[in-house]
Amino acid sequence: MEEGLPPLSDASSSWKFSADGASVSIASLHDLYVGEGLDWGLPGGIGDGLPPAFDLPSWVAEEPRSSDAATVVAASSSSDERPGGIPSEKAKSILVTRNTSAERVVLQKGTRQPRFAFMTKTEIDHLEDGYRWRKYGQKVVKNSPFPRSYYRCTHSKCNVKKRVERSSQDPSIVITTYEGQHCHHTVSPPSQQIRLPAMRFHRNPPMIPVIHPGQAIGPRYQERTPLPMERTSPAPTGEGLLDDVVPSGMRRR
DNA sequence: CGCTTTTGACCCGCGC
DNA sequence: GCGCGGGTCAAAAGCG
Repeated sequence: MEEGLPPLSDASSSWKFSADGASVSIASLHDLYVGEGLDWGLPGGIGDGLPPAFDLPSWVAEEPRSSDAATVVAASSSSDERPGGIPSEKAKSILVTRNTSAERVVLQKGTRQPRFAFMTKTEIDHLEDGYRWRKYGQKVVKNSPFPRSYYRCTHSKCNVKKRVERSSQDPSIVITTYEGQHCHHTVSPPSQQIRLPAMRFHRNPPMIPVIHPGQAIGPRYQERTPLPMERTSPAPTGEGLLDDVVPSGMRRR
């Protein structure tokens, strides 16, 4: 952990770093994936498997893993200041969330399904991700003017849940949290899906994030220069969920 | 008609 | 024990 990083015992619920106001970043409460447009994956350790053009910013650090709750944090002396050394061309937007103390406790107790959260800069509250969801609740949460919506996967044998809420700090950002793992495939035809690049699941692949054209991530994601590893229509090779998201050359295990 | 959304009620864990 | 807050339930309404 780098110098100046607030201690984890700090109960603040999230950190936010944004360079150039770009589109998407993700963080996990179990494993972490972070980067603009879901470009980066850090499950196996910092920089593990990252494409050469996306070296991990120096201000991102990983905490020592506890038994079941790995947390990646950003090294900064202030949650509101852009840390020095951000390679802005590479890291157009980084937001790193940290799980709250309460969530950490739950994770350490091992009573929760793996959870996976990401932030999306979009005006659409409920992002299309290729699965069908049924809303089963909505709740006004403390310290936020925006309600939190609760969804369950409609598949009969799938108990994956999803929470969607807008960031109180930046209403343009939607925070989506998945809990559990799908036991089935997406319902959307592959031809209608944009596959998110370099998303590596080394363990407990949480879901297949799927962005449909004109939806979800927003114009910045669609307008930016595609990365070399990005593919919009790879033919599935029958290796399960990973194949829908990660080019085989990006994987190590 | 079947499925989804809405929304108030209820439950439960936690802190005081 | 009590209040608070988050999460879930379930009946009613809406929609295609």
